[in-house]
Amino acid sequence: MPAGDNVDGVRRRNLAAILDLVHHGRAASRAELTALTGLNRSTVAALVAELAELRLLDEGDPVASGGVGRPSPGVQVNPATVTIAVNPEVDAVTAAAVGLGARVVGRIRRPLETVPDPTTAVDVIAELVRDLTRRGTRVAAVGLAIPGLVRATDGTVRWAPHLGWREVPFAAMVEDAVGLPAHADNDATLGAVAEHLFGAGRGVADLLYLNGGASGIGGGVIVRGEPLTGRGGYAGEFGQNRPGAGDRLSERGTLEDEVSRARVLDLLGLEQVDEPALATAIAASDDPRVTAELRRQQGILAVALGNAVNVFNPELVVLGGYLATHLAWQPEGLMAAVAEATIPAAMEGVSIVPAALGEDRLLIGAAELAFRSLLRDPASWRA
Amino acid sequence: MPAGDNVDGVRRRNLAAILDLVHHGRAASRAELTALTGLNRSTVAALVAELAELRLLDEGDPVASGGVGRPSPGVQVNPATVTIAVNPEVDAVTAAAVGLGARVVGRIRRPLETVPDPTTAVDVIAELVRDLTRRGTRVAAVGLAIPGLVRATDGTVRWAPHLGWREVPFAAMVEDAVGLPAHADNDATLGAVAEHLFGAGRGVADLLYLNGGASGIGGGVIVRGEPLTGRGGYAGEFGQNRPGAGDRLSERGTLEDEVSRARVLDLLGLEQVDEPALATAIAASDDPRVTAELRRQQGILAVALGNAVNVFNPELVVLGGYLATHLAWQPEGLMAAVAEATIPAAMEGVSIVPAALGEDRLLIGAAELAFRSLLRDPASWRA
DNA sequence: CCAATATGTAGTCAAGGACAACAAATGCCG
DNA sequence: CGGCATTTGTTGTCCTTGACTACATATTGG
Repeated sequence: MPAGDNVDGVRRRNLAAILDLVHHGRAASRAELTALTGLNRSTVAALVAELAELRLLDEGDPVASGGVGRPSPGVQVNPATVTIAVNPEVDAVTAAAVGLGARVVGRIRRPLETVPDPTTAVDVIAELVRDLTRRGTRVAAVGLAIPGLVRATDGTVRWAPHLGWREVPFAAMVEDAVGLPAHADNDATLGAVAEHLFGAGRGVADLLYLNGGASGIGGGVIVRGEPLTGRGGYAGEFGQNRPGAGDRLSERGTLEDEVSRARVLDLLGLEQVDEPALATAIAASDDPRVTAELRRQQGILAVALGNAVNVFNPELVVLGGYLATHLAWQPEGLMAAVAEATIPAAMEGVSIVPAALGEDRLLIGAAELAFRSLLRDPASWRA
Repeated sequence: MPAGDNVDGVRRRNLAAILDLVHHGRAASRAELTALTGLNRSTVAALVAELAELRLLDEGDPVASGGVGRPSPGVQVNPATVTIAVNPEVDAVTAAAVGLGARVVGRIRRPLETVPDPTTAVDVIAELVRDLTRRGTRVAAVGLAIPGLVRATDGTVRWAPHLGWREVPFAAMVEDAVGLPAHADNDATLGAVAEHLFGAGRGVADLLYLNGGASGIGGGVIVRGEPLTGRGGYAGEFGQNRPGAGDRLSERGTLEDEVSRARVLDLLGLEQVDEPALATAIAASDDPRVTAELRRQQGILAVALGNAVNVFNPELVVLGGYLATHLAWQPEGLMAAVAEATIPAAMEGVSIVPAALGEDRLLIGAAELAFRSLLRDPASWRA
């Protein structure tokens, strides 16, 4: 909180910068780190040595750079330090150990008979954390991707409609149960973080991410390379927005009511299919009602995205889940419809792309959340 | 651009932090600076001395703190360093010399016969800059608040509909004409910055600002204490958004088409009145058509604000110009309508308030833009 | 095999803030 | 009114950090 800075801060930031570069796959040798940081060779050597001592990085054999000159030692993340990432849902709890560099090393999906209450979820998570904690690895923290609104300050789940949770101090409960620091955030926000760092949005500082799931539409925004949280951490709730759409609106008129996967499934006579199957079914269908519904949804989605592009002027829009399926149906059509709903300057150079990360997306985002304090101040975590 | 940090950076940031605290009115003595920065007394003394030598701050007589102990010297901004802030409009060019601490010392409004083309505007600005440059003051830069879309990187006016400008390298033109660095940005964005730093949004890190002017509705967003720019600098264009509004929409359906000052003026039989007069006329009117139109507009504005609150989860919404008049008409009514259009968590603790700065708002914002590089690195500007 | 190039390594240096000690100025209280 | 506690300014010293220099080392290319 103090506005002043001191020399210790320089060290902390430089350690963090180097760890970050390796973690995010932007550097793989000391020489690359020297170039990217602008620091002196000798300084980089000392910093990498300190991070190696902290068991966060490993120095390995020289990597072939291709040019002349003495080869530089390779620098990799140390797999011994991990987080446990968890995604509780209505029908299952998924968890994994995730190392630096988004390495998902273990992955367990524990199906549930009934929608879990918070206590049950904590019990399952505690068990999964035990199963995932291997000898020789150090767990930095637990990250929780929650399908609902999460208060940023303390990880309280304010309202998770599909789980039926309200005002649950979930992060604190998990912390007590597993004896590790636990951090929680909204699943779509973490999805945006994951796509930004390791997926379709690598290197993009300003992007929008919208995901269509069974539970409606969630969103996350990256602003200047950081997730947009807002005051309480509830930012990015595009699903509840009401885009203007002429007379095509139903009674409620929110985006997730209108752009609804269930409506398309109904028309196709399907139930419980995954996205690839839905995409195939859409492509195979010649039912004009399906096309009409998709076109109707496209118009509404385009206005919602147009509104968002006008306001954020992002570089990239990433669509996941059902919305990625929608995009795949008519990529140019959606692009054109969004362009029509935006001011031209804000739309310049904007791409709309499907999410690149698959099932691990939320776990990678949750891991990033759990790694956050470590990444910001590697030296603070001497253990 | 390099990710690394060195000891020089510490000095630069500490100088910037101290200048910022005094500039933004958060500290007025060395002792306060010591407390707020967390730096050592001796360090603060040295930093303030350096800023005084750079003619950015002045050390004055001790200010009464009220408590025991040796009094601490007062620290004020040095009025010798100013920027020239300019706001070209369709019917006039307004300019002022603005010192640190948002001190508007001179203010000239030069009325125009016709809408100025870029060259004419530059000539007028060059003349105003000469008139405002007093002996003994140093002009750091020129800041331009433009009613239109401005590219952040180079200050090119991409499209200013009311001025009729398109693709005008305006900042560069002004730079050439006056021989000073010139920076340009969208007027509403700069209004948001001004309200954030010196107006209704002091101390608020996340806020939305929307302004209703003759030229439609402009907006700006502050995220984590910094203006949201997006990729090109075009963020904040709420006026072109299409909020969902049931069957109440006209053909185009953008916010600024629907929430239109002109419609209310028509119904009231007025032309060319300022906001206080309009507010009085609204309060005095008992025409049911006026009330109906205001209510219609309130509904649409509420959905637009609701959409924005869902996405940004701000701490504060600041309304200026015609939108402030609208707010004053029925503050609770608008608040309730917005609350209905948002998810409850995102709306928690959100206030909707009128803008606090008057006619100087854009000049203060433009001055902040012009001061920006100086505030970031005070020592770099040795002249 | 040698030159050119790039990088690692070790030692020295400069800059910046922390800290300690002392001086100075104020309020408080008897 | 005088002494004391409190707060802050001032000065000098110290520690940490990265920069820089010189030299060693490893690779490419002729």
